[in-house]
Amino acid sequence: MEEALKGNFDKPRPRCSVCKIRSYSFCRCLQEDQLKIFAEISDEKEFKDKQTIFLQQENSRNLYNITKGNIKIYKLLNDGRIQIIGFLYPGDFFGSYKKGKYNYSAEAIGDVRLCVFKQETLDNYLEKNMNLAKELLHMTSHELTLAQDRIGVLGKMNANERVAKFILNISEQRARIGWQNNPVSLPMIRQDIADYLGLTLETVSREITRFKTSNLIKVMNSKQIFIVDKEKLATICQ
Amino acid sequence: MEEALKGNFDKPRPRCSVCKIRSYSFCRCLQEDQLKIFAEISDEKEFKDKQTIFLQQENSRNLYNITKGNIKIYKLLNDGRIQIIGFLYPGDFFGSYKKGKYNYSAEAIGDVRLCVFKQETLDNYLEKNMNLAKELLHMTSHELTLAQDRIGVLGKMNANERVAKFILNISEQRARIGWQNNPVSLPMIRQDIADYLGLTLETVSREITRFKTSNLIKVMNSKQIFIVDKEKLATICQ
DNA sequence: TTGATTATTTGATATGGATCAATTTTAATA
DNA sequence: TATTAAAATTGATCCATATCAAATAATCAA
Repeated sequence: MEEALKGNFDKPRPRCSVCKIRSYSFCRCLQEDQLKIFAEISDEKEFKDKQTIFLQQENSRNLYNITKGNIKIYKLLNDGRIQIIGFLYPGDFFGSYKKGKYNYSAEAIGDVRLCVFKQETLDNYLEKNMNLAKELLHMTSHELTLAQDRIGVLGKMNANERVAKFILNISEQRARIGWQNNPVSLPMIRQDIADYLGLTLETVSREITRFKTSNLIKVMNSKQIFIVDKEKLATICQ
Repeated sequence: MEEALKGNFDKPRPRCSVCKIRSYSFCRCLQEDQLKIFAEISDEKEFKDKQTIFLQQENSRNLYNITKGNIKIYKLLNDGRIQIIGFLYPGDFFGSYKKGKYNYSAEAIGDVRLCVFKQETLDNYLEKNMNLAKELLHMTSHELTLAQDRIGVLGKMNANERVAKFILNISEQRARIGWQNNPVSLPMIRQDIADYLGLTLETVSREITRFKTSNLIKVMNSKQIFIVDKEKLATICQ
């Protein structure tokens, strides 16, 4: 209705045309005239804090693109141990573009808005648009390098280095999408950070305290970290 | 020359047409007539045990496809710590299809034969062949799920589980490409297994001994493991 | 074949981070 | 605003795996 008030009576712009995060997303390669179609082959859906988007054992049907908020993707071992594979932010995509089972579960952290693509629909569109196929390939490849970086962190780094790396990474991510990156806001709780870094929440808390007492960071509140000495933090984790 | 003896005087079949591992590789989607071109846009290259294929800090120019032997890709921290990201086998590809730096170093384990693709050449060919682009996308996506599985292993599993998982994984991989998978041959040394699993070589050795004494495996020799009780081994790692 | 090098196993000890437990802080709800 | 629940911090202790060290086994080169 705001659109109408601005005078756009006859032609409301398609959702994708007014999307704020498109330039960070795989759909950034689309031309203005393609956006209309793209808006039609996808649905927008909202989720609330802690709501499950899908579970690992479900048949994979959709690919999702985050337009607002944060989500976590995680794996559960059968004895209840949890490993958070990644925290995802606006512009990131997740789910699967091939039939089968999802490789992880996905859950909202805070309020979230997602674009939902049905696999077949997206696949058909991909067939007609090499640019989009390539963009997806490049972004998937980028995801792979991030996952490989995480293998390095989990395989060889100690608690101190892991937490330092985490704080820097999340700050970098914020900068990349043009958000305030210092102080950096941590949308997730300590337990989630621990499950992400392969540590316990106690260890994460202790390491943050260590950084605080050695004046590398300031803890404004538990979810708001001000980076005082980025250089030193960076040398800790190489 | 064997070709000639068989009577193919005028038309030696292109390298790709006689490739033994094509059905496990991303080029499996190519038609017979496309293989000739594909053989022309790639080079075959050989490497010897412990030879470096490329280093992490180098400018990335090539994508590689393994046609024979094993390679390891690894990351080095600046204090000399090493993390092996993956062991790759015939049919696997590695390197990069975009300009920048490689994300890891790559080294031959034993004698290796590789197909080398220059980025621009492959990219140009991709442009004309949607099938290949999609196949690359799907295989990259598969690599990503494997990397995410490894994040789960390194983040949450103990030494016992990691080694069990390793033995099973390598056995599965052998089965997939139609090789003998029991006893399974381990081309890499204990130190490499340790650097792959985020453990020390002593711990790896001890866990293998534990599996041996509890009759889950038989160690024919240090590089040849016979799996006695696959079921039990599987229950250990979930 | 033999000595030298490299890889593997096994043992003894140390330690980083887990676990268990209590307290404090923050957020949610009546 | 008070009450309860959830999250985070801090402390004490324990244990799985690292580290250090030595012995054995396998591989390589002369």
